[in-house]
Amino acid sequence: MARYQAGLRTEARIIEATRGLLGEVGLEGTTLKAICEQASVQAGSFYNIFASKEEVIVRVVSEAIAAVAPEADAQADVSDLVEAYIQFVTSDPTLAAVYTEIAISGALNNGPMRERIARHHRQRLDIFSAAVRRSVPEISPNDAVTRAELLLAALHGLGFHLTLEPDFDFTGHARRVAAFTVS
Amino acid sequence: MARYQAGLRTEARIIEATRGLLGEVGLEGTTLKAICEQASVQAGSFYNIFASKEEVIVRVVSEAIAAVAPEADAQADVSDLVEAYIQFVTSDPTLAAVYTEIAISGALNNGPMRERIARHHRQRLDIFSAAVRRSVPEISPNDAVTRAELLLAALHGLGFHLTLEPDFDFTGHARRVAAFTVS
DNA sequence: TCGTAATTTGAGTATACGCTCCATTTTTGA
DNA sequence: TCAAAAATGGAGCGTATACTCAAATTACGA
Repeated sequence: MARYQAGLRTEARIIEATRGLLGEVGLEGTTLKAICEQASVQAGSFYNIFASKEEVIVRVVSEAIAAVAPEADAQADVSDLVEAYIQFVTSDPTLAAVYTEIAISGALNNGPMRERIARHHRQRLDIFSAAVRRSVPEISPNDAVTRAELLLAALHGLGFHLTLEPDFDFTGHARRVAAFTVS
Repeated sequence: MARYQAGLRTEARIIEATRGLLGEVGLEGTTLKAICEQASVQAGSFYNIFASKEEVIVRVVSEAIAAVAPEADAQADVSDLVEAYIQFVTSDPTLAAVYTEIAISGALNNGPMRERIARHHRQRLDIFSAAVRRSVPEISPNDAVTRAELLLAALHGLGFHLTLEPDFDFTGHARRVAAFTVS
């Protein structure tokens, strides 16, 4: 299955087109036809590379997820994590909304993204509670988890608000929430 | 257009069928065919009463929204509001998830639900910040709004977590968040 | 009881979607 | 240079969807 260069370039074009469409027109507008047109590719070529439309969407969303909380920085504090989240949400709000949309519809339909997103959520919870313990050393482990859960949930909810009202000051609220959490 | 009783009963059956389906199989599974089968009605009858499938869904979701925060109790405190929210989410988690799903996809597509949900969100924010002021009298109005925003966002995010993991202790976390908010 | 208007029926339409098939062309390495 | 492998084009398939329409039926007031 040694891939040719042409195929790899086509694959990259398709992924890029999909990412652009998800951020531009959301999940509903990201049809196979749109992807193929944007990538200047015919349906046959698409299915020579990907097994389904869902596969490329999962790829794109998974990459976006992975970019939120790089696992590397084991000594990040709460503010670092919140700033990374702010960066993720404000740099491409629609993609962030699509992430939630896929999570919910996937959860309702037991789609393949469900476990993936749930696992990612648990990982982030661990990272956040570790950061809370680092930022508030006197806190008990249990309370740290609770506060991390609150912080993560609030960030999600604020992102939801941003989706509803594009003018919403997500960054400001996220920072205030972070400050309140470690107070 | 004086309605007959038969038509009114059919309308009620359709609404009930739609509500049941939204709570059972989510937005995606709530097709026109499914609604009509569940309501024992043919497509023609449906369109004699509703202009579109979207119309009945908006009706159902709007009613569900309205039930969350009854506008009547002007002296509810934070705990009352949170308990009402808990009641809403735990009594029909799928419908609560569908609410978010519709809000997001509607927001992305500028659907008719967008402004409705955004307005509802602002109203709840007012109610919550008033309750915060009542529960924490010494707080400044600005801080009350911030804390209300945090609380609402956190409740939303916790609901999202519940969607991902059905075993998640939503009630417990919601109460802890409420307590922390008014601390 | 009767006529009209509301309601119901259910086959049928239009359309959009994801996806397949396979002949043709291009790439690659020996 | 050549043959195998990979990639491409693009017509077209099957299906599911929301929705329509004209004819038949039913409800209800006069």
